[in-house]
Amino acid sequence: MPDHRHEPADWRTALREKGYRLTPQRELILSAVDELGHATPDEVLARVQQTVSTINASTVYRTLEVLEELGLVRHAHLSDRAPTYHSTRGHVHFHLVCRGCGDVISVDAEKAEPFVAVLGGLGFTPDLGHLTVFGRCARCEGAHP
Amino acid sequence: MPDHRHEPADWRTALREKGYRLTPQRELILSAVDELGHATPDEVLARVQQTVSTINASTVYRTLEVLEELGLVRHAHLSDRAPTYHSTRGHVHFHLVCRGCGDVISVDAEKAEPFVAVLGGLGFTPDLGHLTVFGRCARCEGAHP
DNA sequence: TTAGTTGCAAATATTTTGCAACCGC
DNA sequence: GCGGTTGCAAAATATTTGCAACTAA
Repeated sequence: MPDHRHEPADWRTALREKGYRLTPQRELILSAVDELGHATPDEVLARVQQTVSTINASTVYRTLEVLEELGLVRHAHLSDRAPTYHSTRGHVHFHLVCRGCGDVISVDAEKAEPFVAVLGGLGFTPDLGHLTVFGRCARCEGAHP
Repeated sequence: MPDHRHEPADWRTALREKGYRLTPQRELILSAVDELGHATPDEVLARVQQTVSTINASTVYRTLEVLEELGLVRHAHLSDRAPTYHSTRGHVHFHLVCRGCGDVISVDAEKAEPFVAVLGGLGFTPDLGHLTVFGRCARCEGAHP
C-alpha cells in the first residue's frame, strides 16, 4: 500500500517557489488535513492544538488559504455551514452527502464523465474537486420517504 | 408567455395546511425571492425593506426557512459565502457558477439525467435543486488559463 | 538583516434566540 | 381570545484584519 501523504519535497518546494516560508505551523496544518480526511477549519485547529496549543484560528484560516492556492488542499461544502478541507493526495474526487445519515461518499472524478460531457456541450468546464452533491443514500431513501 | 409567479391560492393554501399564518411579511418575502431570481437573505431583506422598512433580518431568516419547508423556495450555495434563495416556480434546475465572471447559469434538471443515472448506480439519489457546480464558462476558459 | 508569519485582540459578518407586543384566524 | 408571528436587542458563530513581536532564509 503506497504512502498517500504528500512527499516532503513536494510541498516544501511548492511553498518556496511562491516565496512562502516553511513554518512548523504550515507543516502541522497540512498534516492535520491529510490525516483528518475531511475537516472544517475548526476541526483542523483542534487537531493541531493537540501538538502546539498556541496555534491560533487565524493562522489556520490563513494557512488553509495558502495551501489551497498551492493546490495542496482543496475545500468543498459538505454542509450548509463551514467548508471542509481535504488533501489533494490521491485522485481528484467529488462528494456525495446523504441528508439522511450525513454520510459522505467520495467518488472518483471519472464517474462524472457523462456529466462533464453535458456541461461541456454548454461551454462549461466544471471544477469537480469542489463539487458536492446532496441527496439520499440507498439506505436512507428506503427508510424515510 | 405564462405567468411564472406562484398562484396566490398555491402558497396561501400551503401555509394554512401546515397551520402557518398568512402574513404580509411572508407575502412580501416570497414575492421578493420570486422577483430577485437568486438572492441572499441580505438581499431579500433590502428588497422587502423598500416596501416595509420595519421588516427585520430575523423575520427574513425565519420566513425563508418556512417557505423552504413548504417547498415554495429553495436555496443553493452560489458563493462560498451566503446561501442564495430562488423560487420553485418553473422547472427544477441546478446551477453553474463561473469563477471567472461570476455568471450564474440555470440548467434544467433533465440535463443531468446521465449523471443521475451514474449516481443511481451508486445507490444515491441526488437533490438537483440544491446542486451548484463551480467551474468556468467558455468565455472565461478561453481567456485566463 | 529583512520580509514573510504568527498570536492576540478587536472588528466584521452572519445567523440564531429570548421575549414582550402584536395580529391572523 | 388563543397561539402563531414579528421586531428588537443580545447572544452565538464564523471569519477577517491590524499590528507588534517573532523567525525562516
